[in-house]
Amino acid sequence: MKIASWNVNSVKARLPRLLEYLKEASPDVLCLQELKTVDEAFPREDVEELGYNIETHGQKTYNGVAILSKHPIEDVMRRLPGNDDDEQARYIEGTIKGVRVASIYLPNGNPVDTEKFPYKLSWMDLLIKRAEELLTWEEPVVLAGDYNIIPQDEDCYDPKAWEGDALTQPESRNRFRRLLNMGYADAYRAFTRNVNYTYWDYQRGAWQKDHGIRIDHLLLSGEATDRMTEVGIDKEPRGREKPSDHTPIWVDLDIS
DNA sequence: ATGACTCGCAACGCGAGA
Repeated sequence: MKIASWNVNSVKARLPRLLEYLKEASPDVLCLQELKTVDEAFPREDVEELGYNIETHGQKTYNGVAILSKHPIEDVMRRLPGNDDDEQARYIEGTIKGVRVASIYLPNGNPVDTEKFPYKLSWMDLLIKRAEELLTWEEPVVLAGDYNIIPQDEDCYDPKAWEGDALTQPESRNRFRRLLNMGYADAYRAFTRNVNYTYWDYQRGAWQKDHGIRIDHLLLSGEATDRMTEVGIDKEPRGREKPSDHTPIWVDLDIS
């Protein structure tokens, strides 16, 4: 079962890219981030025509996450527990063929000297709590999404350029590492030493110069890691016309 | 040239993204 994650930076602006990715890569599950639209305006028919079920958690203008799946999506949960009053749509979770899958759009947190940074850290604390709960289920879990975290210096083209940024702050990295230490595997880093990025800025020719960063991650519980057969980053979508600034990352799990 | 961004919006410049 192929599970992918992609920050599309507006599902409406990216609809041609999204549809061609679903046709070409044909993932069983695709977690989307940054829909930038309300649930009612999600282009459901186009996606359903390709054989996908859809669960969204959108909002106007900003954020918004979704899970697309060829198989039924059960027991859907929107928002992180403890975040009931938060109007920012950044989390959705559901079960697909016994695999608990979350689509995550973690707050960026910049600039760090504003309230945005503590918001990021407290959001991560709630994610850590939820991730701990999910481990007690003793089932395959895939926490997929845009974490807005550069885990290590090797995950960006120029560590100096990112000093002082919310994506590399010790407080952000330490919380990401707590997810790993409790038992989740960073699927890409755990299974390849390749240097590869998932995001390239629209500005300054970042894509052409490969000035990227690795901030989209698939975190797998032990039960999911045991079933993992392949992991990859699909770079093609980033090089196309009117692309997202992110590109999809995916894993293949051996699920009967 | 050493380089040039892209979304959404009761828009026509601004906030946000990373």
